[in-house]
Amino acid sequence: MSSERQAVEEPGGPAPAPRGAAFLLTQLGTHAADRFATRVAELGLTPPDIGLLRTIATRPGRSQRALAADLGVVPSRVVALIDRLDGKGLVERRRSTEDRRNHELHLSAEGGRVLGEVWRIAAAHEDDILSALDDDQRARLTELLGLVVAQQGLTPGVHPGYRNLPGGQRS
Amino acid sequence: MSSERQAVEEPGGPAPAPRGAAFLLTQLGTHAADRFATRVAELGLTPPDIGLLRTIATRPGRSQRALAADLGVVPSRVVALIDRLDGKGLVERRRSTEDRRNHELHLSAEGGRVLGEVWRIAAAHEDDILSALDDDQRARLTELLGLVVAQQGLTPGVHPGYRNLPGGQRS
DNA sequence: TATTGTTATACTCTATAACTATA
DNA sequence: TATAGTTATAGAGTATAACAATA
Repeated sequence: MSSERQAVEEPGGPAPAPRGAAFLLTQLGTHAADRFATRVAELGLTPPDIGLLRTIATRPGRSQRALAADLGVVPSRVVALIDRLDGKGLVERRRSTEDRRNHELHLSAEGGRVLGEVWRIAAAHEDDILSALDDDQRARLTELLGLVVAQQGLTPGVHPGYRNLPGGQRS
Repeated sequence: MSSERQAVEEPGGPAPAPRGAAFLLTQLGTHAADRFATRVAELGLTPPDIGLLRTIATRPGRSQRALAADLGVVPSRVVALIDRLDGKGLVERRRSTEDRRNHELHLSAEGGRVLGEVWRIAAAHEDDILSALDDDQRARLTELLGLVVAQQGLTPGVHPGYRNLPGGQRS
């Protein structure tokens, strides 16, 4: 806030680092998301896919509209996402007998198996990202992040990757 | 890692939260990035704009190629970014007299003023994101994040928003 | 008439490849 | 021939609007 510029006149390399925790959070969060995306790509899945699989596994039988509402996403997007997962044989659309407009969403057996793989990958990912910290430090970090998450009013388990901005703009 | 499914059969709301620090980092990092983007949007700027302004301010007179290399971005993208900032009168392209192929990039006076605004906004942003924590907690969080950033080999001051993935895919 | 899922369309961000001017 | 900047083009992701089937 005080010293302006700090003009580091070195020939190479990028600008001097902002040292605030907010910037570190952005930098690290993006990095962690990228690493996770790379890992699940080995399963042929994207991070949005994971969110869908996880949500469907938790409460099977819900409609696409309900799913869209949960994730804060437009229904037409759920169509495309489910199309992919359906094509891969991971989820099933079952026409509701009560209200034939609805599709009840379920994980297939293969979908359940793949989701198990995802959990394994997530654990390895966690260990990779936090490998600089010992157990005590990890616990403290988790606690501090939990406080921030709660105060910022973020929905537990749904990260803001599902938002309603056009063009997929991210920072 | 151990308990599968955990089937919480509640009628509403999204899936149960993964509680790992890596997920919290992703969730929080995305959130922080979004908030920051919203704030700088009031200046008519995007987060990539900020990175460019910051880098140019730090080492004025460099070429677009050098800037692209610093940010890990393709040169054609720098063209579009600079076009916008040039059109707003925030940066200037000056044909180099030594090698007339080069454009030396400089901040205009207005650009410097706007960058000052950005710093003010960044400070407010920092305070907003961390408002759940007292000074001691903030210091500890910053320290822990710094350890993780260093171990993960991230370039200080350049967040991975500048990468080389097609389609702008993010998690 | 209202709602579910769907299709058609458009827009943003970003990369790759081809091109121009300069060296 | 090689390099700096540029333009043209393409693709992914996502939203909005129009539409068909069902209620």
